[in-house]
Amino acid sequence: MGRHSCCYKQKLRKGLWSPEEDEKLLNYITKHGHGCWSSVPRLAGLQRCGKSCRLRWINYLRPDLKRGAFNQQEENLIIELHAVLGNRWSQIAARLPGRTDNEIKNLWNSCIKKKLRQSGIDPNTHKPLSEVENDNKGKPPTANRNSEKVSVGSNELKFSEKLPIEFSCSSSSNGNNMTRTPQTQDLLLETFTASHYCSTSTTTTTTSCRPSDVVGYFPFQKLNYGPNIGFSMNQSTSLSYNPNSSSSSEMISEFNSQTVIPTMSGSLFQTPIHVKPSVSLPSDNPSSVGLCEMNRVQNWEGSSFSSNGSSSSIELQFESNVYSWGLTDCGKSNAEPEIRTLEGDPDDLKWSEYLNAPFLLGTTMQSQSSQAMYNEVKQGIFAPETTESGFRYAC
DNA sequence: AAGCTGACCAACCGCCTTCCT
DNA sequence: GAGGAAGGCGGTTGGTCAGCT
Repeated sequence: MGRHSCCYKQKLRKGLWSPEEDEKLLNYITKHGHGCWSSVPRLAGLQRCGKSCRLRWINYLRPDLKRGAFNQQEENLIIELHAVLGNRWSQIAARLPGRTDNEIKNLWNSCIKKKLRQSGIDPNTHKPLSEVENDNKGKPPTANRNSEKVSVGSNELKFSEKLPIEFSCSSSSNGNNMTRTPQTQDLLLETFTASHYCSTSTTTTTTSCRPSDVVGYFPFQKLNYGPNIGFSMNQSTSLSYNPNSSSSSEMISEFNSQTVIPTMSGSLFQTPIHVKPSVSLPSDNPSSVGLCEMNRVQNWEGSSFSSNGSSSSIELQFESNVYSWGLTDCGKSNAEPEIRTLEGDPDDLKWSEYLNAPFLLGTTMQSQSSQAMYNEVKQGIFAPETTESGFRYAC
C-alpha cells in the first residue's frame, strides 16, 4: 500500500521529525493513545501521514524503548534468533524487550553481518562460508541478480522443502553419556544447540537432564517418523521422552513436568510459557508410551492433564491457543495408533503462532531449532491429512 | 582543508495481511 | 465474496558523521 491515501490528499511533511513534532505526537498519544493511526496526525496537529506517526512512535518515541548500543548478549541473541527466524525482524524484536525491528535490522545489516563474515560464517545461511561456497559450486547461477536480497535463513525452508533433520540420542552402557547426532546438513542447528549442553545425572537407564538440557536434545523430529513417538511417563511426575521407544534398552531422557515451565534467562526464548502446573501422572500406568499429537484448543482454562487409563494428555497454552500432547498407551499389545481429528486448517497457524506455541518457546524445544520444527510441522511432522471434517494428524 | 569512503540510522516505499463495510 | 482502508512488515534509501587519504 505504501503511503496512505491521505498522503496524497494534502501536502504532508516527510523526512526527519522535528522536536516539536515529536512533542506533539508524544503528548497526544500519552493522553489519548494512538487509536486509529490515520486520525492521529490530524488530532495531534501534525502534517504527517498516520503511517509516519506510527513509525515514529514505534521506533523512537515509545517510552519502553531501550536506547543505546546493543550489548554482546543481545547481539548473540539476535544471531541465534536470526538463525531460526530469518529476516523476521519484528519477531526477533518481540523477543528483545525495548528494541525495535528497525533497530535490529539496522544492526544486522550494518554490523552483525560483517562480524559473521569475518568469523567465516555466512550471515544468510549461518553456515561456514567454505561450506556455502561448496554448496554453490556446480549450481547454475541464480536467477536472482542479487542473491543477497533473498536473505532468508538457510533453515527457513519453504514448505515444499524437506529438512533432513533427525537427532538421535544414544547412551553408553552405563548410561552416563548422552550424545546427540545431528544427521543433518544444517550446521545451524548444531550451533544453536551448542549453547545448551546436556549434563547427565544418571541412573541406570534414565538420564535426567536439566531443563535446558532436555530442550537441547528433545528430538521432536522423531514425531515425524512413525508411531514410535516415545513419550513415556513414570511415577515421579515427569514426562519422559524415549528417543527410540521401540527399544527398551535405549536411554530415556527424562524431564520433570516442572521443567516445562521455563524462565529462559539469557537464552533464546525469554517469553514465558504457561503450563498447567498441576500435572499428575497415572500411577497405575508408569510407563505408558505412545502417540504424540499437537492439538489446538481454545480455552486455556479447560486445559489440563488428563488420563483415562489408556491415554493421557497434557495441554499447554500460550496466549489464546492451547496445544496438547496426547499420550496414548501404546504399551498395550493391541493398542492401535490413535489418530485424532483436529479442527481447522493447520495452515491457519502462522509461523508466529508456531513460535509462540509453548513447546517451541519453552525449554523443551530450544536446541532443536524452532524453525526446524516449524518446517516439520508444516511439512508433515504431524502428517496432516485432509479429511472431510478437517485435518487428521497421525504421529 | 578538501574530498572520499564507509558506517550508522531514521525514515520511506511497497507489498501483504487483516479488518470493515 | 468483493473491495477499500488501515495496519504491519521487510527492503531500501538517503542523510549525517567520523575516519582516512
